[in-house]
Amino acid sequence: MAKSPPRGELKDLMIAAAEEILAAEGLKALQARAIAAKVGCAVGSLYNVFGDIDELILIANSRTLTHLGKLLSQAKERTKTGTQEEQLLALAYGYLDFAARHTRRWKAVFEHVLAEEKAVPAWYREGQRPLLANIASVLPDWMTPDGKSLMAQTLFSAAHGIVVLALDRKLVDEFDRGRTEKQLQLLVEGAVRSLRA
Amino acid sequence: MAKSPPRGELKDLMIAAAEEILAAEGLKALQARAIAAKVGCAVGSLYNVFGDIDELILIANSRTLTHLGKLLSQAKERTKTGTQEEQLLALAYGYLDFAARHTRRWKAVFEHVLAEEKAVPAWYREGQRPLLANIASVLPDWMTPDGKSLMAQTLFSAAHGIVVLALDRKLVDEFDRGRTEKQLQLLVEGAVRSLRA
DNA sequence: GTATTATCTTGAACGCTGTTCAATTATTTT
DNA sequence: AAAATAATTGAACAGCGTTCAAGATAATAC
Repeated sequence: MAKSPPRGELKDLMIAAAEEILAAEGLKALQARAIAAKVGCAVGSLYNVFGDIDELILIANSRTLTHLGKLLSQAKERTKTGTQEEQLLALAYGYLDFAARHTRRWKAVFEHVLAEEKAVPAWYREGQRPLLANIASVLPDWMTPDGKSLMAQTLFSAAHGIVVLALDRKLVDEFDRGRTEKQLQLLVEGAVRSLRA
Repeated sequence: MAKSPPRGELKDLMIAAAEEILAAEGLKALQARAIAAKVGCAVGSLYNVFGDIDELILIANSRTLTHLGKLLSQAKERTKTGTQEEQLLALAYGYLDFAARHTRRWKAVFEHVLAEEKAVPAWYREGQRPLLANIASVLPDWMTPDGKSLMAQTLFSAAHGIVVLALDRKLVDEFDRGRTEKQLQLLVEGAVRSLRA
């Protein structure tokens, strides 16, 4: 085992190691001993820093969502002058692109399930508010805040479902990006038509 | 431990035990020793019947999907004389209803992830074809088979995403059925408008 | 009815997991 | 330099899926 890492930065090192493992091998490989081996410390040290493995996973997943949020924000910025449909489509494609590029990290966010009795921490849910805000900010001004919120959640959820089932290959034989893009187009098309009415 | 079960029916007993455990305690509780205890046999017997635990889980999940398919089929039948929007909405509500009623069994279907190298068996994917067929059969006749297929997959995926994220409470504080129904309504509304154009 | 063969069943044991905690080492304070 | 505090360690524990030699049971042969 390598030399001890500099003091006080164990937490950051562990989070970085967790992200590397997630990206390279997926959620199942994100194990206590794997983290310890990667940062060069004892397994027990993990529990001096985090309450349990779930806490570390939640932090890593939260970072993934933050990363995704930034990319979506950029996609929105890039289409600032476009039509509403173009903006919504850019967000949807951005989501698909992220999921396809960082599949393992992105899957980990939804694969990880807390025990039923454990509640999702508030700070975690808070972290994904920007995702919905991105969508809501594209919706027309005549809508009420509640209406925007409902619509944003609907669009996000629907797009997520399309991307999830496409990448999981449970419904289809293999992931077909072009086909998935068509599906997102269908979704956005319908939404825009509804908004105009 | 109780007396040995009648011979030759071990497989069925184990599947039944698996479904009971899924319904009562969720996927995480579906463990080799739990099954053995419930049917009153040794742990090893499980591996005389199934190759591994994944196989049993896939079978149990497949049954859940079959059950869901039947309910959706009934929902479609019940609205046979209604408008297209009514039919699609009945299917969507039926899906939500099933997920809300049989949450743990339904969640197990999507929580369970095979190791990356393991392929989803063909018979498993085959089992969910009826789900999509239900939707496709409601779509207008002027659409091509490919168009129907794409649209059906899109609607199913989108509705699934809406239901999943609502019941997982990752996006929102608590599950609000009325709100979720409104979201499904928005989705179907948009789809129908697109179909008319 | 007995001997032989084939099949099914068993549960201890293996390697893996997350987690704990007394003992050790390192750091800070006096 | 000594005492007090804090951080780190890794063997040990219970639980997981899985294996497999041994034993129990059923089927077949004579």
